[in-house]
Amino acid sequence: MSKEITPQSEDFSRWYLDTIKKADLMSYSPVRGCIVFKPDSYEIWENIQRELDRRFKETGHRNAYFPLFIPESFFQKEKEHVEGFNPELPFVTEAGGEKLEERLAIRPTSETMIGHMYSEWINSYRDLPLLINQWANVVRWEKRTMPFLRTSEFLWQEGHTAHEDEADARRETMQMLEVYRDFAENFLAIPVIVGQKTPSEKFAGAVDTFSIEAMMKDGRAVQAGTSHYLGTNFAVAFDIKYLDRENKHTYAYTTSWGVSTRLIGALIMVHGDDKGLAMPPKVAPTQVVMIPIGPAKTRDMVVARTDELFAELKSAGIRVKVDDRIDQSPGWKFNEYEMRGVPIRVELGPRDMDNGVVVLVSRISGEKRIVQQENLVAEIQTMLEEIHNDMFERAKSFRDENFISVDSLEEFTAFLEEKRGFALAGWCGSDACESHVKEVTGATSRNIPFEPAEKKDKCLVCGETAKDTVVFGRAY
RNA sequence: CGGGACAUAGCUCAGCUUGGUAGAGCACCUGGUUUGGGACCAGGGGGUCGCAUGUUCAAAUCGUGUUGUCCCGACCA
Repeated sequence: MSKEITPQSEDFSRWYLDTIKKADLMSYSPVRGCIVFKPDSYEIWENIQRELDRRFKETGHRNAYFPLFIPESFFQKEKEHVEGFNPELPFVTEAGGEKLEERLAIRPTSETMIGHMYSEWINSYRDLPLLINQWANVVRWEKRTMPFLRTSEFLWQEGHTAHEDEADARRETMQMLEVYRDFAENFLAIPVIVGQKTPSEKFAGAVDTFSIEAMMKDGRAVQAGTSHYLGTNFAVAFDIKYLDRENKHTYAYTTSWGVSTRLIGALIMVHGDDKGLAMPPKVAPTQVVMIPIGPAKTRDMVVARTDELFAELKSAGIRVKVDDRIDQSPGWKFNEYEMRGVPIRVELGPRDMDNGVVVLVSRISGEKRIVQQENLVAEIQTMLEEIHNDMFERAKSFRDENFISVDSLEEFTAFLEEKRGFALAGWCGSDACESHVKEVTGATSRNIPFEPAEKKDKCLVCGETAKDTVVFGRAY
């Protein structure tokens, strides 16, 4: 265990802050709620970007970039949207020492700007579907911020598509939700609950919002990705019309979907432990760290062999580093890279040289494996795969252990007093019952899962017939 | 945005009550010895005490304001 990180069981919040500090992921900046993404966290983001971008392009999307500044009047055009975002909109009111004629919002999301542009670009059904994604920064003036999970400025991608009809737009909404699910589980090793948001939790301006929800190690929820079916709400507001196959003016159906740098926070809170960070192999900036060990007499020989093996791993496409500094002891390095979450450590010392082997150590399980040097690349590839699966299974077991099915609010309250986690419960569909749950437990509806472990038939608050089976949990 | 706490070296913190020229440990630099779970010896560098303002002969220390961070709450795509 690290000497410098507060144990999770003692104070999870401090554990999180200690961990990101010790792993050198970020710095606070002079501006409230805004952090610097230092190279190690930015590289995580780059890995996320690269993988998602590939998946977006595979599904037919292209990237574009829209302006950071959005005329204030754009926000007035969609009623729910303006109400949802007004409290957290920052504005530019003057430039060059002169007051602007119209205030410019700094984008919190780009539905309005993109809606405006789409109305110009879309004229015919032949222009549809229009499938565009944007990688950008956005700003939301949050009251309460937390590094990565909620910052005033953050990085994200927002997909914006327009379609001929409802069916096609809904197909797109579901397709991208599935892209996110697959990405979260198979790339980030984060198990997620896929479902639909309740009306009170949906995106401001959406007809339907869908999400993937993940459980952190303190039992709280993080919305890891969202996909919105916007119907014709933004098309009507921004006049996105096209001539259809019958030569009639028709409103387009639009969607939007996004994930953000809060995924980095989720990665930390889902996989980290008392030693610090634990990075799933596919997203880890460094997958393997090699540490040559030994006294000066044999050192040159050990380092030379380490460098050879390093070259082999590198050319096999593995993200590997050698730490051959002599001013730090091996033990210090072991702790350091565990704190930074590197999935595999490779030790090579004089004894290993004699035997033609290396020692592999898994960050997540601590398991040591002694393997032949000539098999190193294959062994590492296997082990990375195993670590990914192990991390996913651990996260899934944890979630399932902290996921209860309840029939009443009392049961839920009792559960939350003992543990922290999610509850599956029936819900009658009324806002009153939903907000009552929040008042009593602090938990909000996360989503209505597509595949609940069971169907609940009575509302946990009023006892009436349940309309939906809902996942409740305290959220970040 | 409300309630509470904090802000002194890269990090963790002492010093403040009772004003008098800035401290420790770790980290960093130099030299040497070390290296299979946070090595050791010797020497060295580094801080307008968050910022502003007031009181005072004198402010890290007392007052006021401000900014930021943390915890609790409200709000939250």
